[in-house]
Amino acid sequence: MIYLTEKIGEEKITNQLLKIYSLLFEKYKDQHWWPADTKFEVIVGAVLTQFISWRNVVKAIDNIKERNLLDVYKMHECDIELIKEMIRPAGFFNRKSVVLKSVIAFLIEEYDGDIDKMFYTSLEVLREKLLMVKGIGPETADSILLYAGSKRIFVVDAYTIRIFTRLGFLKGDEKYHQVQQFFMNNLPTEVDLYNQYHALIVKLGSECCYGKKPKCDNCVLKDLGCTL
DNA sequence: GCCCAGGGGGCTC
DNA sequence: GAGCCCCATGGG
Repeated sequence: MIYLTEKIGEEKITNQLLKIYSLLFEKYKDQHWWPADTKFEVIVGAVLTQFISWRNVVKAIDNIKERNLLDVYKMHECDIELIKEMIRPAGFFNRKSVVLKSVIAFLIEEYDGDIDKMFYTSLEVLREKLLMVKGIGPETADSILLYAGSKRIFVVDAYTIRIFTRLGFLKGDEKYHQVQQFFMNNLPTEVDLYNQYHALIVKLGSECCYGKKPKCDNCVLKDLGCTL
């Protein structure tokens, strides 16, 4: 499952990935992810950002903060209709309100609402548990694990696949897990690197490789021969 | 109006 | 297991 890109040359995949990382970091700098004040906020944001621009998520989270409800137990007690109202800007509010309630119930039932306690659980076990919550898929689970729990897991999203397919590393039809393994097998196992790399990919994706028709006139990856 | 956004689940065949 | 469809708001 190695697709050595001809565009970059014959360097080892690891070096290629690190080179891309360097170019991205050089241009976009530290992204300071996840943009949140607390681990609970990371979890809420990870659910709300599903298939929605972060801009909309900020509005939803601000609504929750304004009412001083961004707290495990307060949200647990909160009427679901109020939750729907607050998260409305983030779209799919009927579903996401249920997902939030489910995650919070999971937190309380399994870990007494203590998020730090949750992260004492091993990565593999906790990942499986999170995936059992309806509405939590691989990307959401991994975002929570990496960005709230500082677990060593690489987050894959649509931009990751789109960009690295266009760069020639992927065919584009790989499963989430395969893409994740590609990065984890070829990158140093470092939480900070995983954190920053995904954030930079999202930055590049939302700024440059936007949509099906890329607009990459000033794309940093052109230095690599990328013809996105 | 159109396309797209830091996905996920359920259904069909 | 690969296709579809649905979810729903907001910015460009």
